[in-house]
Amino acid sequence: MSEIAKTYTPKEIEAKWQEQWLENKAFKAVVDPVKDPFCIMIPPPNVTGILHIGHVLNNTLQDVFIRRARMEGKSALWLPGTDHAGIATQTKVERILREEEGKTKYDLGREAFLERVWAFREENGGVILKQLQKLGTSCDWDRTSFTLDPHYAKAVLRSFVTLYQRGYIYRGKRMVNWCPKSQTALSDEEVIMKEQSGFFYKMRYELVEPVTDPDGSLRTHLFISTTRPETIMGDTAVAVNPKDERYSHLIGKKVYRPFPKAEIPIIADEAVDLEFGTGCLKVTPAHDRVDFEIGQRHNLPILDVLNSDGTLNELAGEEFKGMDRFEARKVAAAKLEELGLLIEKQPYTNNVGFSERADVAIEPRLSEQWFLRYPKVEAAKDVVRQGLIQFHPKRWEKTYLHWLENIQDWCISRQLWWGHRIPVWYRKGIDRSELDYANPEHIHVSVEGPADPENWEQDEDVLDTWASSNLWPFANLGWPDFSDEKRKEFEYWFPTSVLVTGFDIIFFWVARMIMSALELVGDDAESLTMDTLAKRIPFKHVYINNLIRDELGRKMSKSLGNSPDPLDMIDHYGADGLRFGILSIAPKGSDILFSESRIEIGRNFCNKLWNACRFRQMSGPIEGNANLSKILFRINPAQMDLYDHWILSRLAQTTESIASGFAQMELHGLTQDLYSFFWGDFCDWYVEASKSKLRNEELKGTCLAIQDLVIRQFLQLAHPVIPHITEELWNLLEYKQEDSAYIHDVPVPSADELRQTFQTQGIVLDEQAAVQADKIKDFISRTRALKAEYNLGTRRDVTFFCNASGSEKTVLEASREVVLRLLGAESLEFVSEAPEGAPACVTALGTAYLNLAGSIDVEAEKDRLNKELEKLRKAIASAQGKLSNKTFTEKAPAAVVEGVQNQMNQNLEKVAELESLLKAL
RNA sequence: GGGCGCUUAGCUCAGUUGGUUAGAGCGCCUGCCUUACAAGCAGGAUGUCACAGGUUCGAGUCCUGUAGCGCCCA
Repeated sequence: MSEIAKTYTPKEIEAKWQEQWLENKAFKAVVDPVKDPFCIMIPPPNVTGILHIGHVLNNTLQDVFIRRARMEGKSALWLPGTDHAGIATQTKVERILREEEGKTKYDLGREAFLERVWAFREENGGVILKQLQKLGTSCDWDRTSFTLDPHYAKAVLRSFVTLYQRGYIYRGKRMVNWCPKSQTALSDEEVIMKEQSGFFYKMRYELVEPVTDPDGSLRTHLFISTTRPETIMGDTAVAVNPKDERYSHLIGKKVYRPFPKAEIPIIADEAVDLEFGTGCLKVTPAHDRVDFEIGQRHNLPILDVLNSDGTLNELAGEEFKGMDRFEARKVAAAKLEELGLLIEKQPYTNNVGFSERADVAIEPRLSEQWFLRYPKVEAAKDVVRQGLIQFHPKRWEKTYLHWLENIQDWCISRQLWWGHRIPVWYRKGIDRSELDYANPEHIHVSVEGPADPENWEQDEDVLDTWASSNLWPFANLGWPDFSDEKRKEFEYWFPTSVLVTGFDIIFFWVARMIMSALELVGDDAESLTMDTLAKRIPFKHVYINNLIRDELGRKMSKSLGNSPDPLDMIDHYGADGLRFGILSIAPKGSDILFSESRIEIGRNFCNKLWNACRFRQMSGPIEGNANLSKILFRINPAQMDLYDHWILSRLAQTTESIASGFAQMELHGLTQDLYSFFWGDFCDWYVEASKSKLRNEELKGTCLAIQDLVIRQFLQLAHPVIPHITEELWNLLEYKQEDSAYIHDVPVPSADELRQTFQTQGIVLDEQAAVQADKIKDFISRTRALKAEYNLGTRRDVTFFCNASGSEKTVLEASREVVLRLLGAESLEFVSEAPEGAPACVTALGTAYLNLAGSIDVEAEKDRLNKELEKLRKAIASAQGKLSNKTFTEKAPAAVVEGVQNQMNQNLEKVAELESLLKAL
């Protein structure tokens, strides 16, 4: 037996176990028909990303689920992997290229550039997974997946081809979100709205021919407001609302666009908001979604004045050509002023779409792209409505369903190089604008590519990263080309058990995985029965974890510098401490306001656990711990006292509470259950109460066996949260069984199993004894408080008198030694008369008096007693109110009425006692 | 504009289907290095459960409205 060190040093312990787990492939998942399957697919982090605090929470939760599942006897697979993260990774490599070599990707060309990205990935790709290992995550690392792995890439192409063949994918020219920095289209979900302060410019557009207004005055111009004067050059009309009486006589007339000067029509369109600005809208079909639609309705010309990089082109006029859009905004405004057309410039705040990855304002841009009409939308709603897939907390189902109600086609092509290149080939020699998409002579779509590649050109674009990651749950289990072995695994672990992720990607990822799984897993079918759907869903539960913000409620971000490095935190608190800490502050509902000090609870708890086990080791030899029955065999039921019954019944309750938390997928109570049981019940009361028994050679064996039993069960319950320290203590206290390598190989007994096993050893939990133990706790707490009140908290030589009689006296007598020790008294004497002038407290086991005759502070004592009285009288008044109410006694359940009555009687007794104490003063 | 939430101790949060005197951690105050643990021990103070109605014998909990805050979508 090696000695438990005085200081708990997580660093060494954690490194040691992580190494062993890895080396021995401790988390290798195997198909085992005897066991229930349990499977989690990791939400793949960016391949070149680094670990942040959000990952810590997300992966701790997954690890807790997966480790618990193993200890519930399931065959658990946690499959790790990374995502190629198209834009993010490509942008990163481009930046390095620019900074280090002053080159662009075009200087290198597509192939050479991609080689660079692969090289970058080789060098940096494993980092985040290595970091995850430092957290103690129990993934099956041999199955590590990457979205550009050959098998995975094939799955992605197959999915494209299948969806194309089934008519869900089409080519279209549409307004898309254009990122001028990355120079690619983005989906709506990749655009985040940000509040921007800018200006609202009010300007004058001259009428080509003045008109007479209804009031008889001559009108020469219109006032128009805009936040984007740099798009004036793309205006092809001015629109007013047809219901707007101010302008109805102008419809059909013309105004001059100020520059480049041109006549444009005044049109009427419902889309114009009468209330907004002047009620006149300049229409720039090429640069605004609403304007584009207006343009379509009125056959307006589309004048695209922007280049793909966000600079203006020659259509904007010579003076603007090549100018950046934001510079052009200023110049255009200045020019308006010069021309005497600028009326007003007001500060203005509006929402502008930003590229999520590149963080620049996006441009609505007309562009030809590939779009996906989502398949199985209705089925995707049904599987959630019918409970085949459950969200936790449940309210996120509403968010999910709401999005599906308002779903728009998805732009899936990206003008990037890093990613899955779209498996579409165009016949050489045919102009792209002349292509007939229905003609196989013009266009070829397949996984393998055309048989005569020399006659074809492949589409230059790649797929949106999410269009590949939405296959994650089934592509990682062998879809679409199953080997025999993969087929077996797929049938065993699919649908996966739970997906743990953030609410911010319910649209990006969760919904898309559900739709694609329903469409692609299995044969094509228009409608599916619930039974079939149940086999196609990608996961049964979606556990939504919270977003982590800083103490001030701000998002964690690099630029704010408010994002702590998890590896530093592991250094300071240990991985177990960090895991416990972060779980304990993860609330049920909203975001987490993170501060490092809140993690301390985890480290402190581990330290407490460590020291309690150390104390156990110091208390006596460790022998016969190698399994539950051996421990039970060491217990002599006849020697069990109140505390033994109490702690074992608390152990069973805690076991039950934790199990039900897992069953309901509610983990917010988990750390609290662990904490309050081990620290509050076991350490503070049971171990303290044991100390006197441990001196008694006769009683010691049973007492230590019960400690061993409690610690063993506790280590198993806590292991999913704090795996390293529990594994270490499991070994140090010699709980390791011969037939198992690790603590996680030994199933954790349920509360019922515990009770049954107890019974086979003749141990029947006495709940009455547990109640008595609670009364003794009350007696000790109150007498301690009384001592502290008189500044005797640290004295251990005081004498107490107590008026207990009958069964109360018996209980105290039986526990005398423990009571004296715990309250720090030299003696406890039973009296029938109240000692004169002694301060007293009323406890669950009679009134206790502190032997302090003569030195009592009468006023302070009165205050104290009165305060207690006040509280009790209030409770009594409320109880009396209830009991005198006939409808209450008639309608409320008998147990409730009885409870109120009992409580009141007890309180009345206490009041009488307190009153007589006061009188005696 | 549409939707989803939140409001409980100084701070961060629990509070299961309505039921006995509303809890925890941190922070604060007092006293302790009591031979497992100062990352600790003992004790203490602090709440009109946002506000107003309603349902009910009974509301922190259910319903309606109001106010404030947050998020998502347009």
